[in-house]
Amino acid sequence: MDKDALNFDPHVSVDCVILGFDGDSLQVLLSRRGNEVPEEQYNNLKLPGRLLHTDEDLDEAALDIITSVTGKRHPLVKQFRAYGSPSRTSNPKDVLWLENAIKQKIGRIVTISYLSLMRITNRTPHRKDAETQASYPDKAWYPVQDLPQLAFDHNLIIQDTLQELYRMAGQQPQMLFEMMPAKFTAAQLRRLHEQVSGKKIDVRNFAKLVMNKPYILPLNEWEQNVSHRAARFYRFKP
Amino acid sequence: MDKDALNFDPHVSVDCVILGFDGDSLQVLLSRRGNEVPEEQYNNLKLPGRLLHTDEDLDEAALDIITSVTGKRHPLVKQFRAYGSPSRTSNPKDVLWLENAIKQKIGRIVTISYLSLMRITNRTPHRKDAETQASYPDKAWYPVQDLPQLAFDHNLIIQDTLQELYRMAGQQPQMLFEMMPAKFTAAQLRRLHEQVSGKKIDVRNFAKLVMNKPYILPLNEWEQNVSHRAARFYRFKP
DNA sequence: CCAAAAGTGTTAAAGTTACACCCATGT
DNA sequence: ACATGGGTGTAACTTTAACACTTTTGG
Repeated sequence: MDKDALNFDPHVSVDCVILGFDGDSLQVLLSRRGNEVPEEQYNNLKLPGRLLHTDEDLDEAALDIITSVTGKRHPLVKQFRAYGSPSRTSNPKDVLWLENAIKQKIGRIVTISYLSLMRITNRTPHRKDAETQASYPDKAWYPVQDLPQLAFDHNLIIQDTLQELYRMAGQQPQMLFEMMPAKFTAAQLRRLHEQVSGKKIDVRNFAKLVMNKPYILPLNEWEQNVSHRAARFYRFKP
Repeated sequence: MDKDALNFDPHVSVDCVILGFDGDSLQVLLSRRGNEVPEEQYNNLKLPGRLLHTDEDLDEAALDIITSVTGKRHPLVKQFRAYGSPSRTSNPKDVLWLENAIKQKIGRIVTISYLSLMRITNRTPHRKDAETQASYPDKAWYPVQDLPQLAFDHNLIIQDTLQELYRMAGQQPQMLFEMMPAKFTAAQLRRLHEQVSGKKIDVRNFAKLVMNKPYILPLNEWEQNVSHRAARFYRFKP
């Protein structure tokens, strides 16, 4: 990293809001920076991202960040917006970390944020697991409804990005399948729609209007060991 | 400008796509750079914009640019997207102009583009007037459907921004009033809706669904000297 | 048998689209 | 008188929203 440091543009960074859905609630992928001690963890969490290379396009950087943190090759990714408040890099803790990380004095950094939707796999731990492990993992999924304080203005970026997700999903609900597990129940998909639209959705209307679209295939598989009627699984056919 | 040059961040710029409607077609406000001779004008036109100051927020810069070029104090303005292709500042003509303008070597510049909607006033000339005047004005309205080649990737930025306008206007058609003259006819407003939606709009449906909204007030004024039935004027009440 | 979530149709209301003729004005 | 664009209502269709009971399973 030190060797590449000369190729970084210390004025522009790319941060990625990677969202997933665990069948119950929306999650965002956060990474842990530096080697700080646990007591100070409150703002050692941040969005995955880095400074732009001098010869790199913005989309290229976003794809690289997302692939390197999730392993996914061709993620859905969309540039969302730029943040450039002069005070966004003024928290002393953030400044210290930055100057350590990039080995040079920095001023204001403009960041371009990207939205990416992703299926949650068990390669990356969840928050609960992250907290109970002796050695903190470098990344984990956190529920968007209950986030700790993050580095820089990353809490703000996530809130804005969620609004954008809500807006986009209103237009093209099919994009939500990017976040669904390979097999899912009608209730899981409905909970996702509810969280994204911010409204309760009528069960029967949902079955009629969404679940029998041609691109949703019912499988001959049902939930196991549930103390109520077992739900059918479905999968998405693009 | 030389005195301020030290305060510019030579890595990030802000460019503004200022759109207006002359009652007939969509227009974009372009500025002319430098003092080049007319023969070379083909890419001396550009979007109004400049480098970001080191202590300036992005929105602040956009407002300043728009106010200084149009005189309008509180314009509607929305950040649209960032452009960072390493080749976007590679045209030799663009490089030459940039290095003359900012008196230093520059590499790739990331630009943040803004969309602004504006009423066309007669303070700023139209393209036709611009071309017939002996001394070229430093800015003019150009029809978006027939643009010359512009500096950098500004043609691309305008195309992308128009798509964004079309999308946003589908959601909130009221924003289009920002572009309308203070008094307008039903046909003018309909032509704007048609250009923005890309479809022919039925005259009767338009009268029913749009023209009798509570925020559109019919005036007791009619067109003068037209060789057909005179159209009524309306105004918008926020 | 009880609790808990799954699954399944119909009807009313609202919104959207299609469509044709007469009116006012200048030349 | 004629050419040009302005102004007006109704009916079919599509989309959306409201609403309740029976089924399956584990405890």
